[in-house]
Amino acid sequence: MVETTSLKGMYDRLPGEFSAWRALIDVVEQTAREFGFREINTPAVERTELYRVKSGEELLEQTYSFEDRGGREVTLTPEQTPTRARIVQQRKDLSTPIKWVDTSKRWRYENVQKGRDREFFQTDIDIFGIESVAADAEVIACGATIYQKLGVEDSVEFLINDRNLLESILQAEGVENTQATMEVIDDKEKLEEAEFRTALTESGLSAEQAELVDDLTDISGPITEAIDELEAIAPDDPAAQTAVDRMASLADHLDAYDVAQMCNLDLSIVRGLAYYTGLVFEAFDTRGELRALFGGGRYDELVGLFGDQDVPAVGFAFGYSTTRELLKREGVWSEETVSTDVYVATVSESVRDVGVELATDLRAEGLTVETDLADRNLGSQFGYADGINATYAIVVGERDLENDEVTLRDMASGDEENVPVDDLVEIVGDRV
RNA sequence: UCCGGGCUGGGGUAGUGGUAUCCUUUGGCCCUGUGGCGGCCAAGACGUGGGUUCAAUUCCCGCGCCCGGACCCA
Repeated sequence: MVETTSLKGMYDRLPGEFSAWRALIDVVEQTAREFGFREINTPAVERTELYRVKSGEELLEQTYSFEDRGGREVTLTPEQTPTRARIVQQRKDLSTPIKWVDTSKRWRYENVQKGRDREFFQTDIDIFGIESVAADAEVIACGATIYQKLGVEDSVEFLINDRNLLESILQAEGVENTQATMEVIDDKEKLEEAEFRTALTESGLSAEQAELVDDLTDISGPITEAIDELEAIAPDDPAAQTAVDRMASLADHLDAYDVAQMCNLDLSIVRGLAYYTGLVFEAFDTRGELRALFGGGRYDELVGLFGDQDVPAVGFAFGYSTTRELLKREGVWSEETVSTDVYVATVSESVRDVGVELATDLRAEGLTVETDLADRNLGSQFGYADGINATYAIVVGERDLENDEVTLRDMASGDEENVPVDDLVEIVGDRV
């Protein structure tokens, strides 16, 4: 006997379950397409060095890395950003903005936990080559629109920050080791206020500076309103004002996209990733029960790590795990069932060809149609039709065919009617 | 890497130091022109290795896997 279970953290998704996944992925991808993000497709395996550049050895230990038969060090893609950076660096001919979307598998060799599998789907949505606030806004708007389309926008909020805001304010206040302070801010939600203040002073801030940081990072609320609060507190410093102005502009843009109501300013959002250079954002469930839905931001220096061309970028990676939990909680995770438009039942072997021909005609209309493949009796065929949730069944038998008719049965009501064979496609097509 | 809980047919369960109950599922038949109901038949399980024992699915240990968490999270 061979071991028939799948590997740890990797899952078989059968038709019922995957139909619900497909529906969600379709919404995400369709939204991106409507914003003009173009679908790409890239290798599942890359040279290991691609990840060494950005992530270092420590994260490489959490990848599926191995030597291929040619002696090359290769890695199953744990994320797509390095791949995209490589392509953008290599292809100097691409016109900007470069707007890409892709949904594919990622692999990470790490401990399995709720929401953390070893193989998972991720949709990457990025804009390369544009450093404008308009691009920042478009990426956030695309993410927010996904939740609008899913019908759960009231359950989702985006927390938005700009690293340059904090950075410039800290510098204006004379803080030297801003990096250490940012790390403390990143941990703010895990700490009590006193602990937070203490940690800030340990990172090199004075008590007054720590208080300012505490006040700044306490600012939260609808982005269009929080801007006023921010402007009132922010120091009179050119760099800080520039950052504040950019955030105000972002708020205006988000309002134009009609997603500002889903967006809150929160200066405590730092995101651990070292490569973010400006905008950072995370999407959360408003009830605060779930982990972050996804996060993203601006990373203007990453592409430059892969060559001599500097290309600004902004985007996010959409993981499905938390969003799936949210949709289940909100009762909008699509039914985990397969659906079928028409099942063509054949009474006997002699009319099977007629059934297949009718099925072929119906499929030409784009309908999902099945026929009997097992030579089952009619009763069993109806049982099967029921099992695949057929909307209609068509009974093909000699008795009706003598009148050039077939029986059209509504599977839900059981109502039946005879329809001319020649009119079947039109009649069914109109109803489905 | 660490901490806690758990593993009995595909799914859900009962139970026991002498190999297992029921429900569901799946296939067949009752029923070669009508499904969801019903009846009959069949298929299918003690995660794995070792230890204790006359005998282990049951007790003990390791491992694996599952669930949750810490760390980490590109």
